[in-house]
Amino acid sequence: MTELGEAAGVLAPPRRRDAAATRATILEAAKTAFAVTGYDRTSLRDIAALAGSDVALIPRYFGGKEGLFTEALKATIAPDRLRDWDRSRFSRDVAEMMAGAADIADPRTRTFQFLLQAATSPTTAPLLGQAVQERFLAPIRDWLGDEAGQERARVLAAIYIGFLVERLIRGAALEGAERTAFVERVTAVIDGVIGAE
Amino acid sequence: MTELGEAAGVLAPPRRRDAAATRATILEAAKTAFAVTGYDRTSLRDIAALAGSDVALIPRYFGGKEGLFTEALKATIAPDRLRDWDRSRFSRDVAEMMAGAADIADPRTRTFQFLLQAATSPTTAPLLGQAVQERFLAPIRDWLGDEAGQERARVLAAIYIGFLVERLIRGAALEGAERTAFVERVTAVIDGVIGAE
DNA sequence: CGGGTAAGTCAACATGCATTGACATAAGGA
DNA sequence: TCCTTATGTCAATGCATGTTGACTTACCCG
Repeated sequence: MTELGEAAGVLAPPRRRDAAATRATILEAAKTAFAVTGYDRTSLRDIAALAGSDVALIPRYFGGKEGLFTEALKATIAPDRLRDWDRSRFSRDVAEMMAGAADIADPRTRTFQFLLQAATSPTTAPLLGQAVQERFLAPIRDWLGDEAGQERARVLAAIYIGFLVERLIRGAALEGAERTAFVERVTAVIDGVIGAE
Repeated sequence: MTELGEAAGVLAPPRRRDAAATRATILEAAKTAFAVTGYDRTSLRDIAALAGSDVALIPRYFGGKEGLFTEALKATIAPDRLRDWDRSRFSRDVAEMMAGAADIADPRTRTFQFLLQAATSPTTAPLLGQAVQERFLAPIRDWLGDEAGQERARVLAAIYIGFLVERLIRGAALEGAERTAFVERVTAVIDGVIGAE
């Protein structure tokens, strides 16, 4: 795997012979590798090299490649809390972000790619759906306010995802007049959903 | 591969020893298989079995697995013309569809899964982006009218994609009050973009 | 009708993969 | 310090895959 670079053991903490630490290191490496290369194109050897560990530890600690993947998926889905977004700025911030280019170095981009990969697999899609419900839709609904229905969070999430995908396949950032028009329209669409004025 | 069933040679036409026909059959099988299982999880033996052909023909006819994939991708992207959608009904039709369940038997669902798979791969994403521009954004822009900017088509496409993904990870159809509210809101959002009243 | 060529079949190969088990070694308490 | 156990290392195995080449056979033109 050239896409992850050849750096090995970057994530490894100084302590040696610590099972919990190496486990965590491997899991972190797996999250990155799976996000960039996807499940099948990522070999356990790649992950082990990135983590600076040995391949044989992975089947032992995670029960196999699939176990590692599902655990990485769960760990990825659980965010470090939704940011306290300013409601009046939220839509414009999102619109500006979507008008830019997808940065593969941004861990959020990798996370999203990871989740999108999971969405396309029939086996992981249900797991993802349940997790999205718990960790994503519920917080958004709370953020939107008690009067908001489940459907409102759903619509917002869908639109958000759609723009992320569009940015992904677009590749480059928007420029000039198209950018300003795009930002305006995206802002309007999101405001229409979250009910800001 | 169990997911595609064990039926072999279903797509095969009666004529034998016809290179063009077998090539087309293999390509059709590849489009299906790639959409359902993704690039890596689909083996050439699976495709050959589905097409009722021999594995060795694929490297010979398509130059390898990658060649087959890109050709299947191009063939998938090119639709048999956009339908002449009724502008006044478009948003509601889409909303109703999105509220339903994703049907894997529907070839459009498979096509979308295929494209989504392609979007997550760094190698195929640019190819997909260019194709989406030509075959998708341009027609939508024409449909929206000359006064509409490129960004309007882009936003519509993004929202459309987002709802498709949401439906995919949701799995089941929406029911009851949430469904009606969802349909209403989706209709409003789309109308806001396409400018219908 | 017969031969030449295209089309299909089959077996084999090289490769990369996940996984397993045996072995070495560091860590920490008695 | 020594012994036990957890932890890391290494080599080997079995399997599935893409690809190649040699072989067989159907088709078609003369």
